[in-house]
Amino acid sequence: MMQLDIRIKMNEKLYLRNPEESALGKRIVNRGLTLINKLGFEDFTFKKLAKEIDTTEASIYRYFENKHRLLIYLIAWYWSFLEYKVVFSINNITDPVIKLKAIISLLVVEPDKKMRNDFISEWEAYQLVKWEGSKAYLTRSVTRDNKDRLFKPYKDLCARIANIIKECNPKYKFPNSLASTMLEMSHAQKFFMENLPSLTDSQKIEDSKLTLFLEEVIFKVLQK
Amino acid sequence: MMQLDIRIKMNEKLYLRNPEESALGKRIVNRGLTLINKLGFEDFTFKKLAKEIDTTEASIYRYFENKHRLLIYLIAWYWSFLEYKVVFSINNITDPVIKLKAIISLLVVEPDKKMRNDFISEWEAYQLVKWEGSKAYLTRSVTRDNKDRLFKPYKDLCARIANIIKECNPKYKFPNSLASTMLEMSHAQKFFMENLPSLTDSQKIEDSKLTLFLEEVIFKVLQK
DNA sequence: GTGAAATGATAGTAATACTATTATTATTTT
DNA sequence: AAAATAATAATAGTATTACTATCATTTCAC
Repeated sequence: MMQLDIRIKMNEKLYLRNPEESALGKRIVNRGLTLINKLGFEDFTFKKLAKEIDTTEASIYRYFENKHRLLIYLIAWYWSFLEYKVVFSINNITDPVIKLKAIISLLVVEPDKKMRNDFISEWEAYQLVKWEGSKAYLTRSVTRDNKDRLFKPYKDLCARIANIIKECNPKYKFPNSLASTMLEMSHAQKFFMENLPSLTDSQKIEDSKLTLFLEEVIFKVLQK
Repeated sequence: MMQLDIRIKMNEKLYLRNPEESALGKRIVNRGLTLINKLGFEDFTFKKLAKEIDTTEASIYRYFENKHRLLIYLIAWYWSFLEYKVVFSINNITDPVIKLKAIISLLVVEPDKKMRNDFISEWEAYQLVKWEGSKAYLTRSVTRDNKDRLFKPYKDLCARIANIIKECNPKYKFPNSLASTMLEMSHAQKFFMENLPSLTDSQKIEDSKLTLFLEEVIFKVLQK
């Protein structure tokens, strides 16, 4: 797949000051992602990040209200970016089955570690979603955050996949649930493979098996 | 289903002092569960719990190393308890399809709010798993915690379901992944229904739809 | 070159996540 | 019933977290 040079428009409620508009902001996002991945979200603090990028805690707080908002920002970026990739990769494909296969492949195959898109590393964002993705919404502030449309990128992607599912089988009753299952499971099963392998059927970490598993689930369910 | 009066044997690594063996220990677990559900895990602290049950922080720390261990304890209890319910409810059933349907129903239908089993409220444990379940393993200490067998109850249940899946279709290649998908999705979809409904296909919160969705996924996948 | 905006430096607060010490109760043993 | 033991309460203390506030300095836009 060719390199996409995409600028993703982020929801303004995600930040206090747009991090894309300054060198410091970009460093906060970029290195913040790296540091969350390194320490885990629980142990990550703005103070540690400040030290890492040689600035002050107070400066970071001018960009993001708190570390949870930074997390949502990064995860929203990932889902937006993935939607672009999806749109791009299914362009010109008419068969919805092939479209879904292309999407599954985008979900399962880890992005190239070296590739740097925009100011965020796609590979790092993928790791983040795998490890911390559900922490974005598993909080008491879901409803509020949802009203602020912070989860819009995820919901948009889900809706897009649901539409392709409907193309496959217009009579299928649960296209949205199947789409969210697909999104959730690709990351969860990957996490299990790598960390709790007895919950899966892959001794070795094999994307091919996960792909097969997901394809089977989706297409058997959609069989008429 | 008749009331089960079960005593669940908990892994000793989950606690420093067995909370079942004292009145204070039971209060920590019991009211801790309530308080986590009330505040959300992030805002829950041992200090707040101490105030709630009229004891001191230090006393709680004698039972649990930290709040994450208490979370794992509660979640492990839930999965162990659910396995008992599963074993009980599929007893005397020979048809694996009926067995799986029974399990799906146990996963989807919320337990009775009033019923108090042992010293832990089953309904509250169910809410906890729905909101905080994945936080038990989505940490940098997964591998360590897994070595200490803290996730054994979850893995045991998954393995048991996988075996029934194999009974249904001995040739199916991914029984464990399908089982963990079933466990994860029943709670995730419920959470979505209640908090991010556009990710699902239920406007109203309907267990019947979720049941149908899950049954369809499982049985279509297992069709020969 | 001036003014505005962004950043840095520094400080401070309340809460969190613990650990330690000693005193006081309960419980068990003899 | 007294002594020994164990559990809990009371209290204090530390380092870190999650912020907020103030003011000086640098950078940038016009």
